[in-house]
Amino acid sequence: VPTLQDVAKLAGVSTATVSKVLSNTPYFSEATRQKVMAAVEQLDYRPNLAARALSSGKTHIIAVVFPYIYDAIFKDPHVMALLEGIESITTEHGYNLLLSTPRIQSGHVDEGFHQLIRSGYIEGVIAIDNVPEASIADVANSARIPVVVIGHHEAQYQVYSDDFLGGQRIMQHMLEIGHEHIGIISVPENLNFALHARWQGVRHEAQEQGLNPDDLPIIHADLSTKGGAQAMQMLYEQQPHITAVIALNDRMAMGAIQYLQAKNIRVPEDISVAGYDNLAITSLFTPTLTTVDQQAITLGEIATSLLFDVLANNKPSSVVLPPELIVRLSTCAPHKQ
Amino acid sequence: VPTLQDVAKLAGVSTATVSKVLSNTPYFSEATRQKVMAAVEQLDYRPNLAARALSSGKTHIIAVVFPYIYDAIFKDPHVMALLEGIESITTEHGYNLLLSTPRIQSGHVDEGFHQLIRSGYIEGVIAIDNVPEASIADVANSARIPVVVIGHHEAQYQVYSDDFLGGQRIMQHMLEIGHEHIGIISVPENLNFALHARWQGVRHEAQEQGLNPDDLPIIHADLSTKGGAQAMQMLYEQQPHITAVIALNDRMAMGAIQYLQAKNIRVPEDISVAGYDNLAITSLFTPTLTTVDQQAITLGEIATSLLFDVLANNKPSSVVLPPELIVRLSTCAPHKQ
DNA sequence: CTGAAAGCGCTTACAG
DNA sequence: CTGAAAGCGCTTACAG
Repeated sequence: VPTLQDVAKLAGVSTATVSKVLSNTPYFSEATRQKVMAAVEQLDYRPNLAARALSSGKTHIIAVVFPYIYDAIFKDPHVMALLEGIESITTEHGYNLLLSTPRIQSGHVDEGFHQLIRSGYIEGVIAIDNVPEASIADVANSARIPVVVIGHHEAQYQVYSDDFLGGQRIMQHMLEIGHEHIGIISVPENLNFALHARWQGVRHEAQEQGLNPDDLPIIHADLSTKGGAQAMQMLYEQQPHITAVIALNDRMAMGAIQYLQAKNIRVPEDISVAGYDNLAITSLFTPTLTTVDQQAITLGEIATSLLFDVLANNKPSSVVLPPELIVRLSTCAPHKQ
Repeated sequence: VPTLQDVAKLAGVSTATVSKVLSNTPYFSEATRQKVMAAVEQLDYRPNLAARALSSGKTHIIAVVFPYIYDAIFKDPHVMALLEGIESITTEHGYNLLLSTPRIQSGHVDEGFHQLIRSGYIEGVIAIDNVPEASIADVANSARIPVVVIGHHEAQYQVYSDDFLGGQRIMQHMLEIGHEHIGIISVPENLNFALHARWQGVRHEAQEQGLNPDDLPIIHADLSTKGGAQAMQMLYEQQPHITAVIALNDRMAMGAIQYLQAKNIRVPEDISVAGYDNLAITSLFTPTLTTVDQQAITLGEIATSLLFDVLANNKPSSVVLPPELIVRLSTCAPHKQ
């Protein structure tokens, strides 16, 4: 593998000159530039980024960090949509993407992640930070590495969808079409800021409409489809009179519907079910799912653009995106009995 | 950020000694080891991997490479399942994962990828190589970086599922339950080795059963759900008498079913549809999908284990995994008319 | 407009 | 069992 030295030798100039020509420093004679470029071409030279990183601090690597709680992130299409947005902007800037999914145990981010963040490899971090238990951003900050948070964990630079508003919207929809007995499927308190905000939005809307939010039955699951099915079973056994269910993510909603259908309870005729996220599959699902779109790809893109802004020594503003209610076929007015 | 030097100074030894203690070289007095470790502890020292990479060549970074053809990889649950397997083994070894999705144009892998592979960052590569047009493995080989291929592109070390056999199995299933008019949804020839192998398996089985494989109607789509729906429309318009469809991946199969259902054509009563991949969603889909499981997570795990074997200077054998037919509710015997 | 030299933070023969 | 010194491939003031 050819090095800068080889190029310098072949071009008959110093390594300093080659380095500067390659980094587009101005004020070079056209002749020198040509010689250097010809040598680069001839040797098929490509810079050693590890060496460049060591001397300049510019590594050209961005880390995307998804804390691993109890739900394999690769099974979550919402996370993949964020990743799609992040990848596209990163590639656009000619940067590389390092994927890190640190385990979090009793409030601590695992040692491997600390190593990575101090490794000298990482120029900036995109942290999916919705876990109250531990903050990825804090680890990055302590190593003085620029970080943009996607989620509700407070940080200097952050991007998120207004989950509180989304919660209001979906509750509003259920109330508007006439439901009075609405069950909720969520995750345990303090597990995820985004779902907690949705839940607060649901409660707020209930109160606005003159209901007591504390009367809303709620069952905790684990974000997964299977968890949604189990939660639906408990909810139905405890509250057989409910006519609607709001699951705070789509996967739990689909699990809930699957359970109901297996019990020959019709959705939406007997029980309406809504989700949250607007995953691509929700429009293929039977029935198509009423949900809330939070523009995951855009979220990823904006966060990444913000990070590059920060790397360019700007101080961009944080961004909050408005969610959008998507009404499909899994919700309808309750039967009058 | 503390460096090796700081540790050496604090411990009162040379940097060479610190380096060797940290890399577990044997033959050190317990006293020295203790002093060094105490200093490491006290300074909260973590090695700079970029520097280590430069001097030792060990970067602790594995690149996972998914060529980007016309289908966003993050939308493909099969790819995510591979990634899940790859991530778990990589993390187990204390390595980091760099994600690269090079664009391929007219037979050439994009320049960014060449840069990356020569960057000095990459210790080994897992290449999802099913694209005849261009080989990721070739780029890695030319830079003398160890590579394991997941897919059918020929390479020294490779792992794949026996797609030919899978194609046979699914065709065998359709024939066994009595179908005589079977349509195929695939992708254009020379786009994907895996789908091509499945198609060859389907043809082989047809021939075995005394049919002329050239009589099988086939429509080309683009791997996506939407593409599957469009292909189904064309197939149905051209061949209204078909009673079964084999789509060569699950997403196209789900799109096909969605189209049929929208046209009030019942699946499987009017037309049976089978897919390939056994994505997690296929068991939530209505009807649940008959498909072929290719153990994507395991494929990812095995490939990564193989790569670590190669990095340890072993010469492991390539692996072919057997596919498994999964019969669910989207296929049944044709109606007698 | 160009180059000599130091330095980024490690590892690795080589000596002792 | 331990250390001095060279070197990995770049960039960056500093001089000229």
